[in-house]
Amino acid sequence: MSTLNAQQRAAVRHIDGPLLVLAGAGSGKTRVITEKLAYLIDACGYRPGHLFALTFTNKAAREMKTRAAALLGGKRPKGLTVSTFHTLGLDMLRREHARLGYRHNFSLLDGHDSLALLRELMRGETVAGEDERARERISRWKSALVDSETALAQAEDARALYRARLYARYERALRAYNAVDLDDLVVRPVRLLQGDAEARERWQNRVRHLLVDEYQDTNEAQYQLVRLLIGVREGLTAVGDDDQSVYAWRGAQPENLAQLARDFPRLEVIKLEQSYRSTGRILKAANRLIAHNAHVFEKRLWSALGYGDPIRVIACRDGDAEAQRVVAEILHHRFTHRTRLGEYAILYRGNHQARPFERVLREHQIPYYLSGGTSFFERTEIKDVMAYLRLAANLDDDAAFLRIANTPRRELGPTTIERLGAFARERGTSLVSAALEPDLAERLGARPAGRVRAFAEWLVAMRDRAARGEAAGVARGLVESIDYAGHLRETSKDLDSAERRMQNVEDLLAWLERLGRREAEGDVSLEALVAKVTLLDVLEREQEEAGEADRVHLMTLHAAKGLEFPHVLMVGLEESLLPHRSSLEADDVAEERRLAYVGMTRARKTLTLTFAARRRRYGETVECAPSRFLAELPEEDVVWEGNGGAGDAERTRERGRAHLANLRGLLAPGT
DNA sequence: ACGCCACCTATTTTT
DNA sequence: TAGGTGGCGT
Repeated sequence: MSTLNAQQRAAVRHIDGPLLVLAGAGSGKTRVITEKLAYLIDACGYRPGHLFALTFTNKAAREMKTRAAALLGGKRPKGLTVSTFHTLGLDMLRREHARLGYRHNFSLLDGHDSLALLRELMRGETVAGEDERARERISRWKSALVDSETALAQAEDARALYRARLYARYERALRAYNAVDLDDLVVRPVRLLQGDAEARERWQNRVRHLLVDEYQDTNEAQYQLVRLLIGVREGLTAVGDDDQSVYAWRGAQPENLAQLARDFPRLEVIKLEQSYRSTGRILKAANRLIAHNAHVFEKRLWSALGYGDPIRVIACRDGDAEAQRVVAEILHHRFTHRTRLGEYAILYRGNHQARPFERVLREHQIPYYLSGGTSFFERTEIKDVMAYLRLAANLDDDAAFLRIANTPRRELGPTTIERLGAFARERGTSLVSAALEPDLAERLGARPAGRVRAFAEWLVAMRDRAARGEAAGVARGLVESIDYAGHLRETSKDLDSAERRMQNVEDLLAWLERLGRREAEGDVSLEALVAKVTLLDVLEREQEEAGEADRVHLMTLHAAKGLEFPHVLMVGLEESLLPHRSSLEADDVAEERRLAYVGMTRARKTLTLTFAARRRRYGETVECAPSRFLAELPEEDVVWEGNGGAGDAERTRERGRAHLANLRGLLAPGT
């Protein structure tokens, strides 16, 4: 506590009323939350079981848990809840499933599962790309607490009407499967607390103080959950930064920050403006940039770390030259400063921008870490095994059944499944139940019916074994009895990839076993494990390992949020890339500016910004104008450079300056 | 059931 | 341009 600054200390000590902490980039917000947890327990006598801290990522939750435990003398405080919104929602759902009309063994569908379900519902009528957009729309409806009836009533055009109808069917299907999706993990608890006074009172009595991290990223449902949990006690510490709100496109409502002041008249606001991360110059430039956005709360970051190096802006001929230059810069800087590769990050707007950098890094045999690849749980083999486990936990999980009915092949082709589906709809049962109906053969024919029944009976046996046995062991037995390894050997191109994929399955099983052992305090049922794993991403472990490894980091600006690097290279600072074209069309670049702000404030010591004069896009070469954000930086702190070498570079630089002068004119006040 | 071809799309994606 | 996907033919 003694090492906290005055504002941090005030935020920690403010305990008897709602508090909003406006925490700038690198201002020690995680410290405030963890110190406050410790303070509430040690100095104020709160029972750990009455304290809740919510984050958005498992990684943040883990870090917070570890740091809080360290402050409390190393022992993990018993009963303290530090989790993501979704994990808390899952816990609530597990305890309260009956009141919400779910059976105890409900399934949890991740984003891919719900997309697959929607595709199933849309079968035949699918317009290219509509499935994905419909899923996003439905997800945003749900996270805004708009139910399907309301969506239907509000639909203004044919497309909205179509999606609203799909939404209604989707919700019905989830109910029929006894399944919830990721949005439900927040929405259902909200509905419970809204509609059930007894449950509300019980939860509000448990939640004496609630701390919320990255508050600017909460959506409507999450905000309502927060309100319902804290009740009239109003024990809330919300920590956030409106300038780092970059998820509005996903339903996050940065206005939730300002909304707090309206909903809680007693609200206290504390600003953390001292950055312990970046140099003064980087903060000055970032402040200057973000000043171009409208603000409800004024905030000015400062630093005691010295003024630091100038910010470099490098004009490049094209995308390839940009990649080569950036890599050359890293190599040169590392050589002259004796740094590690892990200290450098290349940040960009869109994932596709990583390509040229990957290529050049590979050419130079420089190890790099690329964020944003296929996650562990998106791999086919993992999805397959997970589907089996979900089915063993919940035989009514039709989505899981459809996925693996014929994987490995057991002669249950589309026709058979189609007929089984029609039969199940008619009977109003799940697919597995339908498969066990006595008169199945009349509908499917004797042979297919026999095969379907045999599989269903095998599933029932698995379910019974899972209910009896220890979950992780059951999982291993299951994988062996379907000879999944054999299936992989048959379907993979070469033995090498078959082995790699089987290793992934092995990793999953080992992970389950470890999870099963760790959950000493109770629920080791298969459905509990499966749900936990759905929320968990093993990729996060890979990411952490990558963080340890000495590699150049490549990631999107979004993925970089919350991280920091000694040396940051932001690339592609061009109109229509950053700010992105769609934001220009919508005439709303504020979020893009925040994105640039997030990128800049990741840097501790040096910041380099690059742009290309032309770029290949969709097969043709297009001219690019430097980003307006470059024109918004303090001129005296920025050093402009060309691509080096040829006279062409000088022209590029001149053109860049001309563009910027032009932009400055356009952006000047009063125009 | 698998493989190939033609066609479509192209921003970000904590859970 | 390139990658992913849906449809169709073998």
